[in-house]
Amino acid sequence: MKITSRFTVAVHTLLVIYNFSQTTKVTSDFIAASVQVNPVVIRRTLLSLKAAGMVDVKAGSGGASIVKDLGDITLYDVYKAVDSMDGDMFHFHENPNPACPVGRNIHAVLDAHLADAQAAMENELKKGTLLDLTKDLASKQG
Amino acid sequence: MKITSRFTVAVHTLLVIYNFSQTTKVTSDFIAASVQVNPVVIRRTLLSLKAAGMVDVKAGSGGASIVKDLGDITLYDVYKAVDSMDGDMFHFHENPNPACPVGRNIHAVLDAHLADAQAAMENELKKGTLLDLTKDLASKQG
DNA sequence: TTTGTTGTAATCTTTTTGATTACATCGTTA
DNA sequence: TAACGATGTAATCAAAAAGATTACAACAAA
Repeated sequence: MKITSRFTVAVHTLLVIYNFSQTTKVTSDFIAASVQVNPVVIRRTLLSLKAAGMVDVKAGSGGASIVKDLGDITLYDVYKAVDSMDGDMFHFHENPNPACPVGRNIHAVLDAHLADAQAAMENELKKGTLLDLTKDLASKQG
Repeated sequence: MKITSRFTVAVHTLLVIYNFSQTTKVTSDFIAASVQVNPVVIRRTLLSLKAAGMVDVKAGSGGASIVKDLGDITLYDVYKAVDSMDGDMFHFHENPNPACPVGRNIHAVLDAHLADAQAAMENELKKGTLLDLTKDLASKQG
């Protein structure tokens, strides 16, 4: 009943690239060492972030860089980029009985509420940008 | 990355009890037939709902009934009653590297945002009561 | 005491996530 | 152009979680 760690891994990945790409070649191994997951997990994350137009990854020579203004990337954008999921956060039981008046209408009465709840969560994620996070990070480091 | 179907099953269960307990003995088998899941799943759901003070279940003779005003039960209450989860909706990667300035602070900069997002979702669920759902249901049936 | 039901444990299957291995391919550079 | 260090990507594995299912003791009422 959880949202994948892919999301927090992706945010972590972006922050590592931002923090080190000026001074170091930021490879999947380098990022993996900070996040402490398998490098292949990072490569897959980078593929998603690249597809979303947030980073550039150099095949062959290696190294990732950020290609979109961090002020234009919200947490929601990252979330959507890496956490595909079919769109619905709530998992509905599959086969309510259509022969029962409750089973027949349970979707009709619940779906809107579930969608609203999910939208509320997503809207909250839209409020914070990656740029905000880098500022927070800088202040913690300072 | 999903929220368990336990939640929708529980809402469905409460609505079935509400709709039929006047005219029928509502057993776990009866509810299971409407939700179309295994009766044991319903019994576990009923145990959670009973623990939350929403229903009464008669051991032995059988049958469930609602013991709390449906206007005082929000979707959030049901959600909390049946979806234990340790409290956090987001799954954070376990071991960010403390030797890295990003890994060391990633929790500090992200946790508040994740908590806010979860709270936004939960607050939305607090807006609708089970009584509202029964009214919606009645209008669909009518 | 028989019957129908709940409470609850145990097991199994499926699904999902992430770890891991493997390797072809690509860019750079020596 | 050969060697080297990376990435892209597939395939496999293992662990975790959710439900389904089986089983049965306890219980309440007829």
